[in-house]
Amino acid sequence: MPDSERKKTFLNLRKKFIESRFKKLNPEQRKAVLSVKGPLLILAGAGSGKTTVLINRIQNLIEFGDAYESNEISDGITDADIDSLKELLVSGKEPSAGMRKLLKTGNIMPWNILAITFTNKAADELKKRISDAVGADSNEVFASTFHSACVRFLRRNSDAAGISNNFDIYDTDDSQRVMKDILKSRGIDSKFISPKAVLSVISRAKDEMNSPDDLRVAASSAREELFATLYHDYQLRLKNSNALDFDDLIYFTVRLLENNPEVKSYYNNRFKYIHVDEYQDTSYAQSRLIYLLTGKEGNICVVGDDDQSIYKFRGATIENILGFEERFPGSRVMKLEQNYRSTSSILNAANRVISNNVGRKGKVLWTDNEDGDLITVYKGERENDEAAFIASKIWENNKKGIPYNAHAILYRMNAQSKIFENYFIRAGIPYVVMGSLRFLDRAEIKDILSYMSILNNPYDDLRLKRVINVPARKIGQRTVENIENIASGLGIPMLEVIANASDFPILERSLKPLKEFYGLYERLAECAADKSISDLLTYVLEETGYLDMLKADGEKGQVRIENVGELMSSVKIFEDEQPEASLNDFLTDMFLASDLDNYSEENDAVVMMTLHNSKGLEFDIVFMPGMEEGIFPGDASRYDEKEIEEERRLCYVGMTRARKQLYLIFAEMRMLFGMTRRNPVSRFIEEIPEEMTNSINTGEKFLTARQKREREERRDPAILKTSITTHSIDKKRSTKKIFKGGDRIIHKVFGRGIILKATEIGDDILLEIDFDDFGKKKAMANYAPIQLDK
DNA sequence: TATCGTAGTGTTTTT
DNA sequence: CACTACGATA
Repeated sequence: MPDSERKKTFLNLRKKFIESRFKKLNPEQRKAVLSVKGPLLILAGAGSGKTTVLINRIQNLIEFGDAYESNEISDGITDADIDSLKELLVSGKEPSAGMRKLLKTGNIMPWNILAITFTNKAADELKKRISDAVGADSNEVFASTFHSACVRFLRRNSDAAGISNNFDIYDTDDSQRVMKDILKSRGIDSKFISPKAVLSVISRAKDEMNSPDDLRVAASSAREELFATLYHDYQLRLKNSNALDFDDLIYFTVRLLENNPEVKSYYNNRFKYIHVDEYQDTSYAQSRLIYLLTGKEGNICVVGDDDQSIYKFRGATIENILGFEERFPGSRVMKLEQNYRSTSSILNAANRVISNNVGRKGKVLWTDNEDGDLITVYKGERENDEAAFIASKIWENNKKGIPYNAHAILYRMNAQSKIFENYFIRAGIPYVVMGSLRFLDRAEIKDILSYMSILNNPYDDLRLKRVINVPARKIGQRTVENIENIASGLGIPMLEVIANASDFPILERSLKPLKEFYGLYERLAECAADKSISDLLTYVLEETGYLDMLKADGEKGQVRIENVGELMSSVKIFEDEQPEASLNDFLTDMFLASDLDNYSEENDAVVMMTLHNSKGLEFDIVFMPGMEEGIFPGDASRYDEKEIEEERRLCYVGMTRARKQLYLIFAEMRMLFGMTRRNPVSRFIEEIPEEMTNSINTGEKFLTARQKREREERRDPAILKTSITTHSIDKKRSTKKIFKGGDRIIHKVFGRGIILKATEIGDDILLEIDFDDFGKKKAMANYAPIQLDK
């Protein structure tokens, strides 16, 4: 056999062999796994095994490089090589080291592979499953969230990025405090501009890679100019505190790569193959980041599902999926449409709901799974019937041997969980509520971490202010303000002012406590310098008197002490896993952590969480309570088709979490925010053909709700959409909120505007408002934060 | 400087 | 309704 012939034979066998390695996958999945060269967009439906595809793709890259799509082959292939490869194909045995070399091309090493996810949980799962698939090499694969990846890039290139490498990370709560300070110092009444509103404008600006100056230039009103100024102030404060917020992590990294070609080319060389999960939820800045990281070869693979895009309100933009092919010329697009998760009843119902959305890429999920049970629709009288029904179902199931953790309750808002907790406690059903209050959001945890933060970063005035008088040490508000003024006057951190307190006459009266505080700081700093993180934590607790303060606080303090204990165990775990890590690393970890990360199916408890948090998870049995107009879809979205579509996608996400059984539940009447409301059944339930559902208790009323909505659509004002029967009608509310067309108003978030149209709906008024700065929007008079503009 | 009372507020938010 | 956050008071 001539050499060229031998090569050809070997190439063919090599392809076959690689294919055989992924024979467990379906043809579409396999194709996605084997297509490693160039840009690839995978449109992966819910439950289509996208994580499996990602893992197999990475495994393929590690074991075979780009061999499947390459004709590259070393010289001197022998007949023996061909024979042994043939044998491997038949026997399915592992290839020898020598053979493995012949099977791999492209010189791709594990550290050339980058995999980006949104949650730590997803990143951890990816790492774990890659390591199960390929073993030791896998540690070198860079699998991480957007934010942790950016932190690493920024710390490594802090000089080029123009920041200090031990920067703090500010979470939403920190940002709000900063903004509140800024508004106060500018004498702006937070009644008309709330810190939240400003921060959301800033956050959006960063998502779109706009600087304060960009915002100023684009401003077309005094209000927008003010926002630009506030943005500017905010960045200045963060800079002076040596801190970045979550959005900055992305924004600064993009700027780093844009402005420093040598840094960019370093990462381009390092990350030859890039993967991004949940691409439908990326912001412009994130997609820009991915674009910059992707080298000339364009080996970028993104996975997403436009039907599961539920974070538009946070800056995610579907343009990233729609414009992918344009941005990366020569892309391939693949679809994964076979669902392995749900029964066909569930999947069909979910398909019916999502098909009502107009703006879709168009995908039809199908499944080989059995039909399974019909979707159960249950109507309760009131919200407690929802809880009673779910509790009794779970109890029955558990008697039958179905574990508690097979059940999940997915709701629209965190406030809904309370009643289930009450019922479950009474029924003795174990449960966990995910994500309502982050561990980090607990005051005691934040306090302790603040102490540690100022040791790591003495410029952190915000966190210094947080703890300077906790526990109370006679340093009052006045004193703090004085220190602040001196500090900003001299352009030095507050801590430095405290260190030299005796130089400033105005601080005379608080000199003693300030000296003591600085002494405390020095002792802590010394401890931080040469002790482990866990020792430091113990020392902080004792030395600051924080623990004593908790001990003195009776029952409440006891709970807090337990939380602090939990913090201690995460420190221990952290030290165990990363013995080399610094205090800085630990704090980063903590501030990028979320409640969700700790969720494990291992303890047998019913899980409750918001629909948003359920993305990416699956459960045998899913309950979705609160399927009512006004709740889901929520009031704010009910009159805007775009927002309804987002709610519908959220509903689709929820429904497709279920493997075997799905319960859609609503109540005829419910207490919400202090008033009893009657809500019609959610349109999403109506979008499911009745023959697909098994209705309990819904009877005639169910139809009435449907008729109600139909009639209302004909704009019959006599029929109430949502009749509000308040206990005692809040007089302020009902008299204050009278608006008519032509009125000028002030909205807390959107500022000034004029009412175009006011339509009475029940006790409420639907307003169409043309805002001076934000254009046309719709709002409900009773709920929107609106006042007449004098 | 701490505490008490009331006015205000109330989606979703992976990081 | 249930929570917080702020301001008036002791």
